[in-house]
Amino acid sequence: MPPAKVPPSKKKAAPKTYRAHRDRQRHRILEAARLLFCQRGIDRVSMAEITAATGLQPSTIYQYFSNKDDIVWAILTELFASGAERIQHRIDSAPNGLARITALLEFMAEELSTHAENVRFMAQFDAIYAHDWPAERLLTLESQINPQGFRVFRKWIREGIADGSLRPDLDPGLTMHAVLNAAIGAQRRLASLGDKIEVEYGQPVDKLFRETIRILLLGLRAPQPTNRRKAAHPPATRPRTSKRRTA
Amino acid sequence: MPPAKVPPSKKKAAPKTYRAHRDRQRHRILEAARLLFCQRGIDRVSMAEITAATGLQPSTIYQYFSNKDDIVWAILTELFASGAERIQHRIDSAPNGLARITALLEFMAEELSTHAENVRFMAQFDAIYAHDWPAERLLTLESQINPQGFRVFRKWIREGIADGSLRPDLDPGLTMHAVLNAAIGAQRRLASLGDKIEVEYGQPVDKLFRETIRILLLGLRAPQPTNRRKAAHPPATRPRTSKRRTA
DNA sequence: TGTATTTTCCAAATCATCTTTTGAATTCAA
DNA sequence: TTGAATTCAAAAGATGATTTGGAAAATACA
Repeated sequence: MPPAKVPPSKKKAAPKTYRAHRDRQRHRILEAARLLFCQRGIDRVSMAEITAATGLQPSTIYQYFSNKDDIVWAILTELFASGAERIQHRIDSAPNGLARITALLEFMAEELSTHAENVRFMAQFDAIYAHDWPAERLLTLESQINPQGFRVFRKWIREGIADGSLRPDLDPGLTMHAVLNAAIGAQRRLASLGDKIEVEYGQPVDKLFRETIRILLLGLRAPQPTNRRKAAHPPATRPRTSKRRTA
Repeated sequence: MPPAKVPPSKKKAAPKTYRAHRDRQRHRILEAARLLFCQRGIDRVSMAEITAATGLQPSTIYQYFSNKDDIVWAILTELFASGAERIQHRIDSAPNGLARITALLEFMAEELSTHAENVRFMAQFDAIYAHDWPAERLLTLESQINPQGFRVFRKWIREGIADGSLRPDLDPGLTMHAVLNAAIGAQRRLASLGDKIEVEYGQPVDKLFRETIRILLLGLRAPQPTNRRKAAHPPATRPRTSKRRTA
């Protein structure tokens, strides 16, 4: 494919101010980079390729980002921000602890179905970058989802135990993070392997992930009295994740 | 650090045959590469670095491997082979389906504790390579663990359902792979993030993973009659994974 | 409107690094 | 000693990241 340079006249229609134009350019670069990163892998993409994909010159890119890590960081920040935004109201509107956990996991399932490439980007980040970057930088990202980081989730577990929907023998902090890490790990692995999964496991990706959620929640849920409805608050404890068999 | 060349006289003691020497060299190269890959990330390591680490010249390495992918593949093959060897007898000696599953997960926990770097290598492979490599190549690897691939695991679930240790409503193929993928994903994520986990989650890595196993198995296990011992075969159904609180 | 100033952009070059090859020298077995 | 296998030093050729200096465009201001 020829380099497909943008003819110099066909810029953007109306750059009212320098500032607005700069924001648009920055966004354009990030979009091109994100696409390439998701397609070919973060470490496989060179500055020259990003350059070519945007139609800009290398030197121009350096006016916006000082190196590739900067770009990776910016993309990650945007992904977290947009994710946080989309999930926030769901969690807020969930009635209790178990429902909030369920809502979070369900959101992850949808992300996997609808934005698998972004999830794959995250997987690459975890595997390649996370180990080397300072912990504070990572915490900065998480604080976008919630100012207190993941610590809130512990509260959900406590709530769930209190209202009888979760097993009483759970250690709130430990359990929540174990479950979260398992869900995230499963989600990102599925995204990374992509359609190889169907060859390897013989199951469609999203079906597998929803089953994972189901098992995890089964493990969390308080044991129900065998076939006798004795519990006082059952309606909220039934998560609506088990679309298995229909999808 | 200076290149640390090996003085040409101090070769290996007794290169009896060309063949033996060649095997030793090959192994030496793989060891050096594996170390570098685990430390700095597969895509961050150059041939030149492997060269320097082995004390050989670039041209010599090319007599053994035709490119970096070849080295990656060889390391992966060795890791799978050694893993398969170490786990095989455990699985074989497990009395029933649930025990076999437990043994497998327990093995993964130990790998995470004792060979975290290797797990991290696998994580990188999943995130970077697996997506691009042909599926048959990946299946070749798995067949080292078991000639039938992961399909055997389905049988374990069936066994577990039959002997009453697992929930009767599980879909054997779906469930098993969902659980496996979750465990592998969790394990590799923990290995990738390493000590960042303690900052992020406030829990030591192996404790988190063992809790993950516990939750997953709780989700699989058949619901016990509430507080009344009615089940005929409970001893095998109690996994010995919950060392939490002691470690 | 027209000119000065600021900002953005490009073409090309620089400097670093990496992969792979070449041909000669060395080591080993017989 | 001979021939095969192995290694090395050096270089070729490619690709990479980043910088430089000036041209072009957008804005500000008279």
